Amino acid sequence: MSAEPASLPARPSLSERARAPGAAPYLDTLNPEQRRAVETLDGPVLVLAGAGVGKTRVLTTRIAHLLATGRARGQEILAVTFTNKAAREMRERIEALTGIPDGLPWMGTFHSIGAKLLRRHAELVGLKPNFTILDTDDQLRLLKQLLKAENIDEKRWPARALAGAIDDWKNRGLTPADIGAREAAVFANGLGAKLYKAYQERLKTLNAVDFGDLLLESLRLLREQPEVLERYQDRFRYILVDEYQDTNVVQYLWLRLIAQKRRNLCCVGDDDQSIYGWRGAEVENILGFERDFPDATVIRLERNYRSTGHILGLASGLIAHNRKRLGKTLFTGAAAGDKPTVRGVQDSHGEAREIGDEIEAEQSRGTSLADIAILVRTSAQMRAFEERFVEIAVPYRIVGGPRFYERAEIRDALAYLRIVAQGDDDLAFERIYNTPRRGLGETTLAQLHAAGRAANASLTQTARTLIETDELKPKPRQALRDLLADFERWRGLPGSTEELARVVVEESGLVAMWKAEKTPDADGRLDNLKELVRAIGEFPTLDAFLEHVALVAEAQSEDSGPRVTMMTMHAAKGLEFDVVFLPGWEEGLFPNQRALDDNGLAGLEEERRLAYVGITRARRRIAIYFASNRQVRGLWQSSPPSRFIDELPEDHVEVAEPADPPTYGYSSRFDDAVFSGGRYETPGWKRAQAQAASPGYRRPAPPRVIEGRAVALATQASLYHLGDKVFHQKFGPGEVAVVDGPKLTIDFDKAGRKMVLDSFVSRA
DNA sequence: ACCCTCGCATTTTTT
DNA sequence: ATGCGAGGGT
Repeated sequence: MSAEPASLPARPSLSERARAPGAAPYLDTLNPEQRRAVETLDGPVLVLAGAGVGKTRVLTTRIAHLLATGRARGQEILAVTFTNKAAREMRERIEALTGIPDGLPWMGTFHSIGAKLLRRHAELVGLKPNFTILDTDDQLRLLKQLLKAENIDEKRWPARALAGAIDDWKNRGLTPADIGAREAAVFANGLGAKLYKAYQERLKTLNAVDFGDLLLESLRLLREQPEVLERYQDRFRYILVDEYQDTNVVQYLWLRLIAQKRRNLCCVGDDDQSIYGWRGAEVENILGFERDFPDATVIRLERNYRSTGHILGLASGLIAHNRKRLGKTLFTGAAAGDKPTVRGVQDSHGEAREIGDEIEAEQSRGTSLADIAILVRTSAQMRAFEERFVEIAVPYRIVGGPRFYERAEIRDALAYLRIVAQGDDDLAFERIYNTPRRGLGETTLAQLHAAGRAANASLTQTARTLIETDELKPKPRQALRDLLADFERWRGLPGSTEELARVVVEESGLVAMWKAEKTPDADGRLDNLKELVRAIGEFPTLDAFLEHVALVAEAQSEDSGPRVTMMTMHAAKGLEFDVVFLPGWEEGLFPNQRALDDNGLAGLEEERRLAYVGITRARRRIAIYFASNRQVRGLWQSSPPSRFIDELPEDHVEVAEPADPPTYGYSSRFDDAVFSGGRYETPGWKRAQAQAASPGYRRPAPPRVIEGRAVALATQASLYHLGDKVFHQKFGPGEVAVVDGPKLTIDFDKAGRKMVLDSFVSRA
């Protein structure tokens, strides 16, 4: 989702203006293609929207137009996105356009709309309306139980693999009955189908669904209940789909079914940005749109408003190497700008040093850190940058790490809340019945399971009965009794959701547990619990909050000054930055060897699209790096530059002066495999050699004064003094040894002497 | 029941 | 390098 300004007048309201003959001023600011995409309302429409062409603007204006012209009311429009972020952004922009809050009840992610359908018609698919939505963790725990029950060696057939297979089947619209012998064979010598079936049955008894079910079960609902299907076919006069290239088979079938009757389906997407094939997305859906809808209107948006000419040229030249594409050529009226650079470096540390220096240079030129991003292929690459940035005190943030609601401490607290909301949530019970430690172990749980199965009752129900008997030893019996009493008490608690959450995290012992913990991250975890309590206060009921958590799972965003953004290229889709650094362009890493091994040419093309996504994130500057040596899994590896570097169009790149010249020839397991494979002759290789041979570099003068800000900070009295005891998230406790404005040199108890920025530490 | 040590795998990730 | 899970010892 790009961030073109929504330059739209606030009043009079849209509908008022539309009522005046010929008045639709919101159309005037669109270019001709955008306008066509907005105004072609009837029948199937495919909008091929390249990077930075104003896609979100087209979608939101189209919806506003539908409303303004009276073609549809808000509740008659179905608008689906992939991420909550995209849905939120669209909702906000439409509200700004129309002035109507909450006007689009059916705008949301595929999953949230699936959940809404299922809750409405739960009984028709064998669920109760208050079903639980399981996350990956619960799912794995459940599968492990099933594997154990079948006596399957979890070493050989890990639960993760089964989860993957089931997810894959669900993405492809296959129910257990659809799994033939060949498919079933992918797991545990053909037991796959049987396990899938058992899993689905378990889910039903738990009154639970997983993410895949939100789609697959709602598809089943529509298929098996003609009246329900017809109702929604009639209701949704207009359907819009964002990121169509990312749809999988179920989503495709689901859309086709709902859209079949009125046929007013508008899909927006970009085949060149399809980077989620590995999780079930079918580029075929977008490639075959015209085959599926022969009367479709296809509109190409190719005018780019984001990047300079050279950046677009670079991206276009690279993506042209893909064979399977619909074909689109982005152009811009903007200046050519600076040529993107390619630079070879010695290793990942050199790379981090270079980029760190470049960031400081950008900063001294007035670029805000918030406008700078480092986009990597794999998360592991981020570590080197983190270390360097901590050293040189460049503030950074990592997008997409472990998400807030997936952190262990949060999931524990949530499990308690889930049991309060729904006493029969066995998976939640299993998670926390001995967290914090209360002397309940495997033995007790096994007893509960056995008795529960016999009585066909949930674990808490069973526990309630069992503590009245003498089956259990006195200690676990009392522990269990106390736990159940807690559940009861919390359930009866008057007051706000926030108050409830506060009591639960306190009385469950979770807070005490982390307070007692001595690890450096314990403090952060306590903060997270506080944040959870705060977050829950924004919801009227516990149920509403839990639904939000299951479906939205968004991280908290607290702003604390501009920071460099670090993330994977996958996570960067839809974002834009002035300056983008693209490190790690080496064979094996990018294109990733695994993608190549698993998916051959298709895998290579997807990697190339990923490169395209990475490049097109930049507004004015791109810098690509490749390192000749990199530590991969504890081992040093030497790889040649990425083939993508050789594919870059010469006119739009500049080979940067070697700062930390790459040297090859490290012995590595790739020596024979790759280096004798003929790649010595490629231009990229020669480039690398040329750099290696060129005279040593002058290190860019260390960027000193950072325009006013650093000066101001430096003269300001520091928050810390010599000898202060401080605490750092990463390094733990330490003592201040040198104070230099905001930069502190600290002797850490564990990590030794490091220079860090004062905003990264707190008083110990 | 809890703690410790050894072995093994390790792309990308949303919902 | 690193972290998670299984298995053995206390």
